[in-house]
Amino acid sequence: MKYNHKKIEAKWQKKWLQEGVYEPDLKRAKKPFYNLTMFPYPSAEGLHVGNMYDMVGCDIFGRLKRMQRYDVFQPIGLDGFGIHSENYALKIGKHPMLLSKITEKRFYKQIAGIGSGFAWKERLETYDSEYYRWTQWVFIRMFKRGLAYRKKALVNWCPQCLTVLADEQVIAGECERCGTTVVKKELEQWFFKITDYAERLLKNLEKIDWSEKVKIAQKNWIGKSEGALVKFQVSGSKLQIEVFTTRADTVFGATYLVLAPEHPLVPEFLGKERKDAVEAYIAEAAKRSEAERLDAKKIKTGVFTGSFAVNPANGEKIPVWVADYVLSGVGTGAIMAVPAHDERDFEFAKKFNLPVREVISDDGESHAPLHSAYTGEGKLLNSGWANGFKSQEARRMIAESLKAKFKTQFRLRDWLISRQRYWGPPIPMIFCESCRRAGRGEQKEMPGWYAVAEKDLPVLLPFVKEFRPTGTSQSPLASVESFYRVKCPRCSEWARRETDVSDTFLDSAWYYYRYIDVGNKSKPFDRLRVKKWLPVDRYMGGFEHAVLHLLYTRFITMVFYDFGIIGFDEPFKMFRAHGHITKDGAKMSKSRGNVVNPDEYIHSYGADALRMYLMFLGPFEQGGDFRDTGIRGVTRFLERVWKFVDDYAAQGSKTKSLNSKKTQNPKPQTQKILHQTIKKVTEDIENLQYNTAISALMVLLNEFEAHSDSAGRQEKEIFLKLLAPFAPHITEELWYALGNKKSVHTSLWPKFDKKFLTEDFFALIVQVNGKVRATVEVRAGITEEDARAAALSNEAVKRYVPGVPRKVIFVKNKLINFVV
RNA sequence: GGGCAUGUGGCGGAACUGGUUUACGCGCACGACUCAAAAUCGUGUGGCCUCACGGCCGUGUGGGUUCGACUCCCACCAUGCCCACCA
Repeated sequence: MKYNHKKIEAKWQKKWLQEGVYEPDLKRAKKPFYNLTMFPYPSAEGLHVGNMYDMVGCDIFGRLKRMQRYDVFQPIGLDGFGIHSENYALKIGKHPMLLSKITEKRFYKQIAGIGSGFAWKERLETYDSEYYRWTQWVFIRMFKRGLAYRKKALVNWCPQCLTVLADEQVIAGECERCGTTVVKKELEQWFFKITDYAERLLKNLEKIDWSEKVKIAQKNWIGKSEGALVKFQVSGSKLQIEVFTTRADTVFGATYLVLAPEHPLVPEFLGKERKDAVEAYIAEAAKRSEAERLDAKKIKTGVFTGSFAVNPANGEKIPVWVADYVLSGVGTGAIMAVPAHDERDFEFAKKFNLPVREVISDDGESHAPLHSAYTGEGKLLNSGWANGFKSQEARRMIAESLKAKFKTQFRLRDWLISRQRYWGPPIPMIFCESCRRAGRGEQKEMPGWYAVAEKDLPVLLPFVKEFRPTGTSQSPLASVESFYRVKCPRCSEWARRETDVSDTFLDSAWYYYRYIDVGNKSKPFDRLRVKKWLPVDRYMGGFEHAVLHLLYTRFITMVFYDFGIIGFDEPFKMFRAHGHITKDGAKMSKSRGNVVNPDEYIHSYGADALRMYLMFLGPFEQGGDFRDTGIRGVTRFLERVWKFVDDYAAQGSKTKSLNSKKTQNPKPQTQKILHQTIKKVTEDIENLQYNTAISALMVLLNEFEAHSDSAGRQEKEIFLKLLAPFAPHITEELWYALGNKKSVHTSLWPKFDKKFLTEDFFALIVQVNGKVRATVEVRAGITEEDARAAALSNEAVKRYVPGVPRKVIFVKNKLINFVV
């Protein structure tokens, strides 16, 4: 028979599903192992080869664990709510609700086609009301805990798409979808108080086993900095300007103050003679796009307010400026400018001819005039009583002398959760104007606001024909009266339902809890099941989610822990980021036209071949570049595997000798390679080094073919088991051909036997001055003296070692090095 | 500007804890099979010198540590990714 991937792949995929080979008993499993990969968002034309890379990599690991007798739970679903899917719907002009039914079918069909061992019964889609009902439940609980609140904020606005955008959808100041420059708009929004958890999110990083680079990225994103709040008195006024600084040691060098154009105190300076100039500047700054303002290379602009403040360290009068290089959202929105020791301040001072006073240098001596800012540590000068102190010490001393408050600042901002879009879970809140006027509300700080009763969930997303973003800073739901017109739960007056939907990252922040209990109608998840299955044993996914998704999942888990509904505060025991598949060295994207569609390759080479090819490309954590030529190599390999086992099985069925488990006396060399391979493949899968595991299997097959008489049924079975995680279909077919009655994927993973790995003889490396000059076959465990004699009896070695060597280095069972 | 990676044959990559650089695969060359080609199988394949035996050089560049460095340290160059006026 010939290897026909089309026939066998479809056959086994169907059979696995029927027999529930990959369905653990979620209630009664004895050795639970939760093996998770990030669920895809079905936004594009279909499954991407990158999704496939991810799913196969996760699957190989899961299959090893299953064969090691763990109850592996490996679920799959679709992150189908949110702006990505909605944008795709907008692009092709279909309604997202109808489109989701189509993409769902297509995605699941494609995912099934790659032959991964997913637990299909537990799949979920975030746009299913049975799922988002509990997403809304999460929101309500957050609100009741005071972790969800409203405030006015500057948000990203795309003037072309007429919609707000999430931060992550703004790429270098431009709209991800249309490339238009994004502007800022002030809107009242819902936020989650993730900043309350900043310290904990940072601290817990120490105890979790995650890819190091993800931990570093999160640490930088959280961005803890410690500094002091220093107050500056405005001359001739009661006003005080508070600034945050990490370098209180430089206060003596502060020669001016700068307020952000949006700083709340700015209007206070408008009564002065410089009113027009300041107003003009602010108006201009507001017009400037985010991208322009954030461009670090841009020449700095600013305007003098006409007012002065007093430097509290030396009593000097210093001018107060307004400039947009100071950001309203950072620190207090105002800075003390120390041009001598801050690059931005230096540049600004040069441009506007402001004084530069050096207060720190490496040796405490002046190096004025400075040609650039000195931002390092050193000794103080020009600083009155603090002269001569080390900058690190002076930081604390000066702050204390100014009675400044010490403050820990985080770069992390609260999570903006509302979206003025259609395709998401409606935020389950109701606003009552008459309650607001009466000062009533569920939370003191938010009069008029009530959470929808939990029994009334889900708040269903209605089918709305006009789902397009409106451009009015409101969701399309805001024009659907039947949706928003509700009675106030408190006073029964007419009230208005919140018409924004929540961010898609909230959907994906808790989905791994729902997988284990998808059918539960009364709770988001069952406590006992959570106890059994969570935290997730191994999570995998792309590095692009290092700070967003992966930070939100940690936040939500901490919140659940504080709610008392789970007993742990980190969601994933282990996380590993995998690399990316590029095409011709570039990221795959539709605009580049280099997207690889897995379907074509599955069609012509088979899922097994594509799986193996992707994994053979390079180390899983590094990714690789997709080249069509490489796939021939693994296809050849699979054809040889087929021939190797199928010929034997066919022969056996003729002679009826197949059922004898006897081996055919494998050669010691073959036996050794077999056991080395068992060891290597096991370890390599554990460490995600799939490429070298595959190469080890190739070496083993080469050995078998070179000594065809030495591989009997038992050796063939071990080989199939080792290959099974990588190529699940062909191994299953051949496994049954050998007469087995149960799936290879639930068979027991082989163990290696140490006794086959040790050798009687080995090739001793002989070096002279560190250069290899010969290898000598000697007995294992040879002593230095014997090794020396053996080495020196070699002609080549003799030539290089004429007399008595100066020194001899001997590494047992490895090498001997003569220094002459 | 900051952070994190990476740099080994014609190409993807391998190399344990500092100990035979280039496993495995692709490609290429030659050979077998064939009327021929494809497929398949076999052999070879880092560079330079040499008829050959053999020798020298070789893991981005320059230095250092070491009996010995792809591996450790310092400086530099190049590429990729992420973050970016965070006070």
